[in-house]
Amino acid sequence: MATTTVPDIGRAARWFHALSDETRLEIVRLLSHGERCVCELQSVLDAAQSRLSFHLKTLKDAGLVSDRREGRWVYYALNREALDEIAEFASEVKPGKHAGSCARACCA
Amino acid sequence: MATTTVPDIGRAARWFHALSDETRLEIVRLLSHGERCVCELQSVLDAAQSRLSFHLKTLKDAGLVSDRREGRWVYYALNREALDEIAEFASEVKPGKHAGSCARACCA
DNA sequence: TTGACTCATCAAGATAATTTGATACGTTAC
DNA sequence: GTAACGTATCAAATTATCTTGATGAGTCAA
Repeated sequence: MATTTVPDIGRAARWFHALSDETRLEIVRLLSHGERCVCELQSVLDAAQSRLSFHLKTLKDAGLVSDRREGRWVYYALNREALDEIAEFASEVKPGKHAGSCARACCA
Repeated sequence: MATTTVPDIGRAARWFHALSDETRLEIVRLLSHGERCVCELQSVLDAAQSRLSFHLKTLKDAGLVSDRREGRWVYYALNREALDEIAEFASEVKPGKHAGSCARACCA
């Protein structure tokens, strides 16, 4: 069962930071079609290998992707749970959810 | 009608960047209870005024919040549409959505 | 074992984001 | 008017992030 309140702020900040870069969003978009090896991402994105590796590590550290080695290739895949939690965060935080229950407290 | 494909990458990156900071996430969390004036955010977050103003501007520039002046106070509120689109992005990109349709293309 | 291949890591430089303190602007009360 | 208040903006210093090129580590084939 997923957490139903707003998740740990630090964790959420790390997710969003991981998604705050266009290259990483492109990676995420590619991975949404299924797992991919680094070499394929590299050729599709036309990015230097070390640069790609840096971004993949960022995504991995944030828990958004996982990797799996197969021979000399490493395959990356999206983490469904993280994406779920992100979607949940967005709808959890949406105005209206708590509306009315908490009036403003100052500047009267 | 919301876009149903992955939205403009640059726009999404700006959203996520706006959400990638803990202070801004706290602001968002507070705003999820309803609109708030700067002074209240300031007292709750115990943040320097210019710092808060900077973060509010970041959120506003990303389209996540809007502001409204009332006398000498300025009230900030969350933008429902943006939050919707973010949630949509997260579920749109989730693995499984396209799974099967696109096999990997290299490293066979 | 050697060499080629895939990927990760490191160090250095370039760029961008954040914090702070000072100042400016609009509004209201006197 | 003037003063006080709430907020935004600016410049400077600090800190974090990104890119690049070089090197290292694991895997495979000959």
